Amino acid sequence: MLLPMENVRVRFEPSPTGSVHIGTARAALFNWLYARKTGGRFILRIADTDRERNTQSALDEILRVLSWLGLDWDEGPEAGGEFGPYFQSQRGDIYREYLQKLEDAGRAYKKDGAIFFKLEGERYTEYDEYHKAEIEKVRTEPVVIEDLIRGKVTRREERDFVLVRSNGDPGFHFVNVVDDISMGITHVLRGEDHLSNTSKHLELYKAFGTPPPIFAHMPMILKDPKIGKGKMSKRDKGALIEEYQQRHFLSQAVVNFIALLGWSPKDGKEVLTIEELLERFEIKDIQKAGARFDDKKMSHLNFEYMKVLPICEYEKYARQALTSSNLIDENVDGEHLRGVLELCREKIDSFENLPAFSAYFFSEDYTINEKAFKKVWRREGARERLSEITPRLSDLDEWTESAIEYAFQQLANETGEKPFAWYPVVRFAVSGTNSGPDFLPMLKIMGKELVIRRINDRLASIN
RNA sequence: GUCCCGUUCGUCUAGUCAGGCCUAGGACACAGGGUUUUCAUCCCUGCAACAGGGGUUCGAAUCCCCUACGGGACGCCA
Repeated sequence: MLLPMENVRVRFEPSPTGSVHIGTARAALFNWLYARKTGGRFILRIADTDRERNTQSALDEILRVLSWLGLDWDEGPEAGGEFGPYFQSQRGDIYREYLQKLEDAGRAYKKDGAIFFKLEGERYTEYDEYHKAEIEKVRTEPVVIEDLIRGKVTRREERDFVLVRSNGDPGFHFVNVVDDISMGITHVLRGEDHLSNTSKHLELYKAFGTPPPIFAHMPMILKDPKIGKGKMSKRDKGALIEEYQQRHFLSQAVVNFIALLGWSPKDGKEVLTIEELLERFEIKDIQKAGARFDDKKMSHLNFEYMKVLPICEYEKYARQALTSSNLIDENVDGEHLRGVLELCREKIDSFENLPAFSAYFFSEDYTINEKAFKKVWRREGARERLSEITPRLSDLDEWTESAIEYAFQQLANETGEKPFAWYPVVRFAVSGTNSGPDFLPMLKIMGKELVIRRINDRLASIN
């Protein structure tokens, strides 16, 4: 446990310019975990200084995603707080005040209509291979970043950078530092892509004469090697949090999954509720190397949570998934639905594939599996086997598992075979596939009428 | 191109800070077997890694150096 007197204040600073990325969500989660763990404050600050690109829907999404993940904030939009406003677009007065300090100290100057920060050191010009131009540089003293994850990182900033853009809007580095100072931020936990920005930020802290917060730079989330190289981008499958909602993933599973991207608990436990994450989370245990995204791991974790989901919750998610695939509507027979779910439960690792797995229970519009067609139906004697069993099923007075089983058993006894010999062909006839839930319970749930009808249809088809 | 960060099974990682307990542990994936007389569950088994090279040391995955490779930054985006 950490010392309470530390008075931790951490912030999450998303910009409302697009969908919430998995890396963004992880930054939110790790900051939240650290705040909750230390009894500190978790602050939500909206980085909306780029007027051109901000959208209301992006802001709405950020708030929606945070609540979906269960990350509540102590200060910020909707929550308020004494360090507001929490929208950078509304903090103009504060930025002006801080800019004045830099101007007074002779550390700001105008150029091309923008205001630049002036580094200290000898100036010279040099041809820059990257910019393909002569560029003014400054021989500055190196700064040392004390990073909780990486140790000391030494870097030198060698070019003046923009404080205020020519359109009058303050720039990222400036507002970032000013806000962290004025909001009393103690720890900055962010992505490694900011590591090279940190030297700019440290120069600013020096210029303001304010001690910097403690930094910790998390590793990047990289693409699955099968998809490509480099860091995960919005376009990659699995990169957007909203996508998981749409695919009916459980939020606890998503939280668990992103927590394991670049971090792991000392005890090796992998399936962790948010409370268990809280008990174990330590910034020091965050990995240095980039973490590769693995869709399979995501599904596996989702499955773990599906297994322990209370049945009524399970039904809720299942209804959503099945409704959005137009397989059921609110008039569905609840008992039938629950019967089907009981069969599918513990068979599928995501509600996303529940519709495909169970379509034939609800609709005539289900796919015939090609492989099963060839393997089961095209096999010698398949049609005969189906014909043999059909009258025996039709004749059943009771449609129970044991009655159905008995029908198969009797036929098997007469021919000296196992009932197993008829299962696949019947399964194929009623479901169009050779895999699925437990066979007997499945027939029972489908009901005699449907089973017989599908079998007859199959028999009647010329294929 | 310059600067910064990194490198343990296919993937996530434990172990690295305090060198011997590591013939390198777990999980996902994959493969094989078993159970459930189907099956995408479940159980068992297997496969599989310290990037390479130099040092230091009685001893190195662990410390140092070099090389290679990967990642990031270099915006009047954040």
